[in-house]
Amino acid sequence: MPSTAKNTEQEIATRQVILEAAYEEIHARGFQGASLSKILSSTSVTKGALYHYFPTKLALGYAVVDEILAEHIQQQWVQPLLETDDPISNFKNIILQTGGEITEGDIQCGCPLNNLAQEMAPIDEGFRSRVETVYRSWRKGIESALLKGQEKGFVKKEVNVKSVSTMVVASLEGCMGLAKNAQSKKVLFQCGQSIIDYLESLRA
Amino acid sequence: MPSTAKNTEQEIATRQVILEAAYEEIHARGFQGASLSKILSSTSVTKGALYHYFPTKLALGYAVVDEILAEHIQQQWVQPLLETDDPISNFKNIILQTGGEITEGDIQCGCPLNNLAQEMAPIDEGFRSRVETVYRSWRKGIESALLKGQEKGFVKKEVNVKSVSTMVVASLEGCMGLAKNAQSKKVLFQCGQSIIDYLESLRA
DNA sequence: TGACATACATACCGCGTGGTATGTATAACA
DNA sequence: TGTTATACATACCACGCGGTATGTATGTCA
Repeated sequence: MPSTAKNTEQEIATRQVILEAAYEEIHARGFQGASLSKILSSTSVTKGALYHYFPTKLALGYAVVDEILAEHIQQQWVQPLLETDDPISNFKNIILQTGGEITEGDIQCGCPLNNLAQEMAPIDEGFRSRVETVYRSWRKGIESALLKGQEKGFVKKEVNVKSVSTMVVASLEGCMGLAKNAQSKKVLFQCGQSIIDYLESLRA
Repeated sequence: MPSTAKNTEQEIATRQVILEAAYEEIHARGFQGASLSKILSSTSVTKGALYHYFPTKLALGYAVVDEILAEHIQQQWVQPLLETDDPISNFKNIILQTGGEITEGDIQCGCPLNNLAQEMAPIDEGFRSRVETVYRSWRKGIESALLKGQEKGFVKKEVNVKSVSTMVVASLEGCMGLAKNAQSKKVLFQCGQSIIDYLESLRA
């Protein structure tokens, strides 16, 4: 990671090209299965450039988590939640919209965060802790939205917001995982509807 | 897979030793990350024996799914469910008992079925379809237990048993997955309790 | 204008991998 | 008792991998 005072746009762009290509290979093949040569041949970047920006394959993988996945979860699942006072309707909309935009390819590859968690958590502590940071912020986001919902009278007071936020993330990842193996949008929607029903049961 | 009329106990045992060692390596490292040499060096079996019973690494992986994982899910999660007419109490007991017996090591490695699903489903159709068979029988088992529960008056009539059984499996896998990355029994129990609460809400 | 650091590009290397070729001990059967 | 198939054991191989050493073009600054 070289960082002079002046990073030109070109340099930043090159780094970003590598990062995104790496993200896609890792998403499709897993981190261990991802090949640096394939990442490079999917772009016009050479090995010299890659190792100029990232000292090892592991560092590249870490950067994918820190810079791409964290951002993705934040934009897709956390920020929209904070926009209104009714988290349940809000969450329902996010689920339905995400489900509407999803492609067969997305389903086949599954949630990139969950993929890395399942593959790397037992093997590499660096991955595990980084993924954990993302998960924690995701759960925290849901938790504070639910809390605000309670204060504003949209969510039952007796709901344990911490347990529920953990359960919601778990269910979402579980649904994606099942649908991925079934290669079935139907399973995904069926499962997503159950999550929505569960959330509705928490409404005040 | 040689199969003469008379398979001696020794031969079956050798095959089983290989299978179980492979199961553990795959459980810890994933299929792609699993090394045949490491599998062998964890036993007293040689490469000749391995390739005598399994033509390729892939065939060995398939056998792990077909013979070990399928059996494991069936014994741990399906058979106990059919023993009484009250599936909700039953399921609660299974979750609590499984949670009680689980070790830190188990949590770190996660659910072997989910691991293989997430890693291999997009890459290899043979794995995907075999894992899918196991998942289907798991869901079917829960589904028929819930159905019986409805007939005997233990479960609300309006419950969609198909959706619920899918949701339950998804939640279980999701919980295990979160707890695995958090390396936390607490997360597992907290999440398991939420599943129990959800199931209790379906009681007639 | 020269010196130097940066940003790549190319060629190469050692290693572990899945897989194979070949050898051998043993048990069954003619 | 000789033959043959089975059940391993050992030695080896080609390949793709992550990583490195070296070369070069370019922009910056004294």
